[in-house]
Amino acid sequence: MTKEEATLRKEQAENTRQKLLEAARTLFSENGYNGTSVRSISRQAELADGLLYHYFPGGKKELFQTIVTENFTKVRIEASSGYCYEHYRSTPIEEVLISGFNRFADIVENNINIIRILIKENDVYEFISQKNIIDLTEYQKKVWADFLRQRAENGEIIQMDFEASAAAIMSYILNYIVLRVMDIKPAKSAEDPEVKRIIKYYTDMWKGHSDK
Amino acid sequence: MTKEEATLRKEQAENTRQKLLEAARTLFSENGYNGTSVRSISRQAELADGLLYHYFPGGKKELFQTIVTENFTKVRIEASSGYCYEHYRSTPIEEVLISGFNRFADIVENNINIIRILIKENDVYEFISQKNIIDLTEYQKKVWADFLRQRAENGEIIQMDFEASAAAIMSYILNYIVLRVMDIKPAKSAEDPEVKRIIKYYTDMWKGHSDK
Amino acid sequence: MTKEEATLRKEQAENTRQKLLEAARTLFSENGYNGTSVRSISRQAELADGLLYHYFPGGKKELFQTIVTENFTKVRIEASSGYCYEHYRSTPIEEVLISGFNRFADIVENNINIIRILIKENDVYEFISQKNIIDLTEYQKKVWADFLRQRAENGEIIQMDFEASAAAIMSYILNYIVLRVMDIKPAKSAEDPEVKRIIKYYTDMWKGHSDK
Amino acid sequence: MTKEEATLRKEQAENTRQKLLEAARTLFSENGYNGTSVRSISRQAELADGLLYHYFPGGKKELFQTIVTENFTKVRIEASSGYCYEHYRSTPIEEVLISGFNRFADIVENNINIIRILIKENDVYEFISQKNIIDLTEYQKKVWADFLRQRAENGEIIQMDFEASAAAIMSYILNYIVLRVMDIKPAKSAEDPEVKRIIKYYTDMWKGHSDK
DNA sequence: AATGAATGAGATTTCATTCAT
DNA sequence: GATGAATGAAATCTCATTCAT
Repeated sequence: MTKEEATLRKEQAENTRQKLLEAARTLFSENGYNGTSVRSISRQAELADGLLYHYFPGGKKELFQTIVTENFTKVRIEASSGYCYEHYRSTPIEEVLISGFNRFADIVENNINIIRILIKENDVYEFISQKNIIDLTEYQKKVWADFLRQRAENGEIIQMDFEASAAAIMSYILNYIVLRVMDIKPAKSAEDPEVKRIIKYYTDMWKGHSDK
Repeated sequence: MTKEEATLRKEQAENTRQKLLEAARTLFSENGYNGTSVRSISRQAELADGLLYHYFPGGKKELFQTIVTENFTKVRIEASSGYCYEHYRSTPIEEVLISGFNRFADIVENNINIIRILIKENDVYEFISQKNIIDLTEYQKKVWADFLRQRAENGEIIQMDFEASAAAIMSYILNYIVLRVMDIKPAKSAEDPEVKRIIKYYTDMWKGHSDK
Repeated sequence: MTKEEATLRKEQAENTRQKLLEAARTLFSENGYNGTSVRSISRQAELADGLLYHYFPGGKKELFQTIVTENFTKVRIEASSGYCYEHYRSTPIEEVLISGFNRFADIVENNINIIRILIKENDVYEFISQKNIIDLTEYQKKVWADFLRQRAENGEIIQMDFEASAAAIMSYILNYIVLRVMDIKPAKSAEDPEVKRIIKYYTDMWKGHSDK
Repeated sequence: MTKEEATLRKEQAENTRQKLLEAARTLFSENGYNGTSVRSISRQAELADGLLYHYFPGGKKELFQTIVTENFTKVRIEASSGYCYEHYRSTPIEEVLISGFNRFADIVENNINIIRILIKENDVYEFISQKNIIDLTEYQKKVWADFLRQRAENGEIIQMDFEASAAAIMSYILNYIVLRVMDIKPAKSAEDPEVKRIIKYYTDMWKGHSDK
């Protein structure tokens, strides 16, 4: 076997593995872990039944674990990086909030399956600690608080309890996530009047427009 | 059979039915619908296997439906009644918020099982429409908005977007519910510094303390 | 349900359990533990597949364990009791040997399945210790040695190493058992010329007929 | 390909084949034919899964057959040759027995795996007839009987039923084999007091020490 | 010769449900 | 009303074997 052939085979194997992971992620998200049979995963991935155990010797559970840990890491990286408020120094606060919300909404839509799993499945805690999840939100809160503090120093908004403000923003975002996960509300962007209204509500307050 | 015997029987039957409902509610909440076997329910209720089908001829599904509909109605009633802001006309706004939060926290703790089921199980929508769930939160929002508007008329707080304020409050409460459901945070009361801080944050803003 | 009905049901249940045990014992003996599928057991017992797990929640393994422990106990009791050389004080030694061999041969034929399992399956040692098996043969040796010593005191045979004599007898019996288990030799009784010849060989020696 | 390369290849091929045979023999002996998976053999031999079918196109069964027939032949040759009582004409009978037992014990230890397979697996009879096994022991009996007859002619021991004597010796040896196979007794040599005692018991009798 | 991905039949086990008692 | 034995479909998982590379 030549070196290239070996590489090709490895690629195909990785491809098959990904097919299984993707099929499983979709089905776990739709029907839950216990509501998803391994046969349905194999059928969805258009693969033979036994192959799952070739790639995931621990079976359904290992497949689940792999999905949870790999995707959680991915979400954490997406959520924690690629954003620097420094780049937006001259942008009005409203617009930063809008682009921030849109960024979150995009991450949610791109990862809705794993987020649904994280929220709905008890067993995820066997693989990622609750602390990991808390840290993720606390980090976001801190970033928002720092941002607001900076703007207050610039005089754009008033002095206030920045941590509480950040918690308020995160509350709204988390709420949006949960309603998306429960399919109660459709995907929305910061263009939506409702979102705009909330952003305006907060920025008005922060600017001290007490006599709206 | 005498009349008393008949009454006794009926009581016993109702008792058995409740045992099943309670066992099932606990287990569905802990392990999900698909993660809960009919046998485990019978075991938990300390009843014979077949008895479930006597009380719920439709089997596991009917048992689930009964739990969902009966308990959702209960939660809806608890959440929508027994509270009238009129009684608190002379109470400072902070205290109303505190007692309002405590009331919600109590409802959550008393009904955590069914709330967890409502959030985590897709199948509940076969029995209660999403509209029912939305209405529940929209109603609460409206009550809060009305309350704030009233206080603004009294001059206690400034004029503002009351619906947005109510949405902010509800965001915080829903967030608390989700974190409870996910067992990420322990039960908390309005006595907690964190809750007090948030309440102070909002009321300060609403009072126009723009120079905090 | 009346008391009698309850008894009847219990009897039927016990009957079903025995059907499973018997079918499994036969099949384990014929094809080994790993060569016997649970489906084949259910089919042999003419019962539904799932029923095995009603009676033996631990599945195939528990069924095997039950067979091993219950039948080993039975064999041990059969082998260790019901025989008292005192009753044969006036019987010639040859005849005692003959009846002794026949008694063993009967026990072997009646329990050939479990004996085959004990010899062929490694896993039996998870359930009965090797010491139990050794004790069984050592006890038999002791009984034979005591018997021979008694006969020597009566002058029927000469003084000798009675333990070695007993070991020689047990060797012959164990050999017979192994050849039966391996289906190399058919069942035989002490009436067989070969057996008679061996018995005569030993008794002649023990009587000091050194000039045969 | 040069001639040397071809030779090297052949050697490697033979080496790989032997790895498979050895791994399989060990595993079949430990876990039985049905308890040994083809994968576990490949793992143990540190070879790729499919390779087994290159060397043994008939798969697991052919591998088993090869092990059984090749090794049985080896055992038969070892047991039947390399020993000539003529060489020991002047050796006391006790010492001949001792060296004879040791020789058997060595053969047993060197071939314990295949002996265990022969005794425990029914399927061996598809490849070697029971007659082959019987012949092996009958031949040994005959050798022992001839040896004893010779010694009787020399006057070292008395006249007796030499076939029965030989059967007694073989009984003891077969017993030892079975207890080894069942891992009930550790390997032992003729130096062990127990073995010496038995040998003394028989030789004493054969010498007509009737008044021991 | 060698690799290990792929296959699908079959093994063990679980489970909701039925029903005779 | 109550019991738990019985059923069989379906779920999870194992395994010998094939085959493209």
